[in-house]
Amino acid sequence: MTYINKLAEHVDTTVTLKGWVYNYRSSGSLVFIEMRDGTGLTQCVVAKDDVSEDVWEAASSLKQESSLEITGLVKADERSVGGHEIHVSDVQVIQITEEYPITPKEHGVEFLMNNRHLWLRSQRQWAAMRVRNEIIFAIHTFFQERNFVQMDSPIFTGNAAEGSTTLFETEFFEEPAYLAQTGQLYGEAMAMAHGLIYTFGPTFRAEKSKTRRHLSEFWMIEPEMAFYDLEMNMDLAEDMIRFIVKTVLDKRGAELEILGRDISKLTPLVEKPFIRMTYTEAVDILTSDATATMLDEMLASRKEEEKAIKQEREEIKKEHGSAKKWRKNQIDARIKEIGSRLDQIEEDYRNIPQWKQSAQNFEWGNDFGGSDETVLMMQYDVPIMVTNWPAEIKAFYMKRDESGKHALGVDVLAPEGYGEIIGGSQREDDLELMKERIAEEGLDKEVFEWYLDLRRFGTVPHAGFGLGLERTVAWLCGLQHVRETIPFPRMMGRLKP
RNA sequence: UCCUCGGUAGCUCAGUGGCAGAGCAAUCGGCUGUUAACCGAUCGGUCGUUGGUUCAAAUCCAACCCGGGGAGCCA
Repeated sequence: MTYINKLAEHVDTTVTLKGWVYNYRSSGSLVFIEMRDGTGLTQCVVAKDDVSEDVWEAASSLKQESSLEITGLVKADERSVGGHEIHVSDVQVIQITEEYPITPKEHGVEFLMNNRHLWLRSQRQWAAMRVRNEIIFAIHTFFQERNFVQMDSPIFTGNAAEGSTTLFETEFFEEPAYLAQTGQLYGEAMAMAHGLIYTFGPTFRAEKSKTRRHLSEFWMIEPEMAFYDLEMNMDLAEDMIRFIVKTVLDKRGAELEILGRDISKLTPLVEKPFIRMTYTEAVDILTSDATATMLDEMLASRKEEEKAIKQEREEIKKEHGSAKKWRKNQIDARIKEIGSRLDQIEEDYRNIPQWKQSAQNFEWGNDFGGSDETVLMMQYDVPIMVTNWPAEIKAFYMKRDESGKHALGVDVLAPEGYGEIIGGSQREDDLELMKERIAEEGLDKEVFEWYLDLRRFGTVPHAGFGLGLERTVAWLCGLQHVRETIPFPRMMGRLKP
């Protein structure tokens, strides 16, 4: 048995492949089987004259996603997907499928999500999962090579650390329990035992968010480092992202191509340093005239684009009546494309003025909204790291600077509008300040006694951050929505399959 | 919770007050180089649900249900 991704090693020899029919075309006495085996796609050609009657019968009976074994001669062939073609001598059918719901044509989001268990077989989904796997492996490699110890934080937690509205409540032997939305506090305890640690696990948030950036269940990587300050924390985060991007570019070029990812958007990250700015500097940029001008220009260019594609649509509609079938298909596809782009432009018309208003009127001390982040990000081609946030809007565990006004936190925003992929900070390491902070926030002191012990017994400066895996995958793959970055997404209104 | 768009054949959609439509899928037939193959035929409907307006409702009105996108919140 041979795998499709190893065909190059078997040119001009006979191999047996096991897999599924991805697509199927036939003409009189030729059958073309596009076959997938999990490692890739290849085209198998069955010629009526070259095979027995039984084999021809079997080949003719195939349908999309039928499972089979194929034996044939491997030939290099430009015409075939993947560059190799199998000249078939034998076909063993394992199962002829019933009507497969996902056709090679277009489908809607709801239908595809209802069939997620099958959708995973499709090319783009396959490619995205391969990239996800590469990113996971790269993250482990990055930390393991730096002597970090991977440790696991609990998923059941007994207390609501960051406000219970975003927690899923469950039952733990007749006691209320919550699904963890972060492992950070436990990470700090583990870092005091091992120095450098990272967690890699699922987290749960009950936020009623229905956006392209949110999942109810997502995977987070949370390194925590003893004797690290904010600066070292940022250096580590930057090195890690660069390592991930470089690894994906090196090893998953083929998958990025299937996904239609514009690689030129990723290559700058390998060389260029990330942008670092304080919150105050970010606010200055948001409220600047340059930002206002940029948004005005953006609006103007949308208007021009709208005019141009509307005109194109009129022209090809006229052509439609007299066009040949293949051209009609092409025109229909283009009209659909234009339609959805026009919807997007329509949305931009509503959004851009709001973005401008939000940016121009931004007041120091507020947290950035989604649009403010977008406006900030669109000005750079590398991630930006925003530090020194107003203490009031950041979590109680973050250390403050000498003035006491700023929290030593950092948010890393990915380019191209992919948003916050990392949130991190230097942690408060002083027992008394931490007690004050807990009291200020009105948190239950009892619950945090063990956490305060970390400050009682050998406290040291330390820092860490959390990376959202799915947002990172979405960004590197250029996907519109995080639901395509995890095999079985869990989100509001989606618990099946 | 709020704003916004949508729900018509298995799928993607057109139809906006007067006989329920197309492409794909499925079924049958044709074709020796197909690439979302192509050509011919057949099959396929509780127009999201309930109520209202009307001679007549997929189409207009109301409420509800479900989904997409966004706000808030966040990774």
